[in-house]
Amino acid sequence: MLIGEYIHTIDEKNRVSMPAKFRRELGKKIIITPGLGKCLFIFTNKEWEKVSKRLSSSDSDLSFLKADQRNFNRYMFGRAAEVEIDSIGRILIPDFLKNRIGLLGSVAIIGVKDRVEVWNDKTWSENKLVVERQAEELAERLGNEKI
Amino acid sequence: MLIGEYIHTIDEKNRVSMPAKFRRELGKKIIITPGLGKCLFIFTNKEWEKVSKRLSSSDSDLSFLKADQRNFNRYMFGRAAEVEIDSIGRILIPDFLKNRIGLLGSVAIIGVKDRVEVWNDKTWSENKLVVERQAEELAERLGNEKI
DNA sequence: TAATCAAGTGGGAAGAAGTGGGAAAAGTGT
DNA sequence: ACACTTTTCCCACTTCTTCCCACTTGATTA
Repeated sequence: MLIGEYIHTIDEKNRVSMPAKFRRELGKKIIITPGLGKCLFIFTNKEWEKVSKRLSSSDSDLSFLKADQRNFNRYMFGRAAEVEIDSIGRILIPDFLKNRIGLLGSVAIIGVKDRVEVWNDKTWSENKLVVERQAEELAERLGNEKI
Repeated sequence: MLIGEYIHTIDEKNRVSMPAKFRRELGKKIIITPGLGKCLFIFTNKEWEKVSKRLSSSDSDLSFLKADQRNFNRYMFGRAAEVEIDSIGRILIPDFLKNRIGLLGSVAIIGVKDRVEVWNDKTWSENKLVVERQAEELAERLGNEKI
């Protein structure tokens, strides 16, 4: 399971090292796509197959209009890239993905169960503040269960 | 069952030793997450699976399509860490968790049935005072509701 | 009361992880 | 074909982590 938060740097060559703890699970080749929200998604090959299958299946229970689905698929597939993790655990972020969320300097790498997200460090901490407030409210409503 | 209160120290290397009485039940690998309030929760792997399953209930392959779900998963998994208990019973608190509740010096380690909580010593005793004062009142209310 | 043991604490050293940069290889355009 | 840029691969440095050993304290027992 991919969990936890790591702060790394993106260098002038657009390289970011994956947290060592993620490497085994990620494998050698990964899929990196624009995410939802101001981040990038990284999937394992296996996970990506699941995701893409469900996204493109015509009988999916997703309440998309056809045109919406086409556009969404353009977004997810058209801008996805397969990248290799190099011998010392780094990946290369394609320019068009990097520019999309303005990656520079410190980046936050977040494990979210079965995907990894890449954020601008600053954007991530801002987002975190908002989400934490929401989530605590939600948890409160759920009856103060364990989180 | 995990019960009792222990005061230990977090050293410069962010290590905290688990009370010997907890070690058997905790096992070798544990999950540590921010809790509700100013503390951290520690779960056994088993307990964590229960908790995470329950809270991320509709975990379809495409849970990331919904903004709420996305944020909640970030909240659940992005701030959790899997850590090992070392050969002499200590765990390593990741920086992002340590900083979140400002752990330093004396920490209180509390067994709460099937999870363990980690508090700043000071915060814990303050919290205790408040709770003790309210305890009678609380018991009264809980008794009325559930029995 | 000294010896013994278990639990908690501290610190040094080897190894791993993250970062930066240079050289080889592959493209690109003239 | 050549000069030039971009990408890829590899090596080196630094910092952090992890592993191991040793000290301290307090409880237990001969």
